[in-house]
Amino acid sequence: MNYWLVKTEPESYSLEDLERKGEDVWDGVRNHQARNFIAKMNLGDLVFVYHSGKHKALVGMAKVICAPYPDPKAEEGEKWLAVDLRFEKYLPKPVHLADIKSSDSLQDLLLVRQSRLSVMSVEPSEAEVLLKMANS
DNA sequence: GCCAACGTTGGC
DNA sequence: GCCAACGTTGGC
Repeated sequence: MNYWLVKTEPESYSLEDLERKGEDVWDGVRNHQARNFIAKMNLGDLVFVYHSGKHKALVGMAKVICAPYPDPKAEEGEKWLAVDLRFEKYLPKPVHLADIKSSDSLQDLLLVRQSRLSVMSVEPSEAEVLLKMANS
């Protein structure tokens, strides 16, 4: 099982929206690096959901519920990918970007290293730290 | 509002 | 193939 992290601007699509729908397609990713991460997603993988913009915090978890497939919104001939995610839960406590940045064990997290990336992998050790922060 | 980090486009 | 110009994302 792998961990991932997806970003969303809560004003346009929030974790609450995903909760309301139960499950939804995660599409519209138009970055090659992010696309390559989507390609590696597997059924049952867990996904941290991050609210960018004013919030700047991890707020919950979702689960990958299908294999990656061609983004239905992609232009003809463009090979972008989408997956379906199911709402899992809200984190007991949001994990704020500032706290992530000040944690020694999270300096390699792609969220910190590559601020513009919208879909990324999370190492198991990093996931463990994040979940610990969310529960403490 | 500014800026850093990227990505893309187009001229050469 | 290089690079300047420009656009976008997202933190500060």
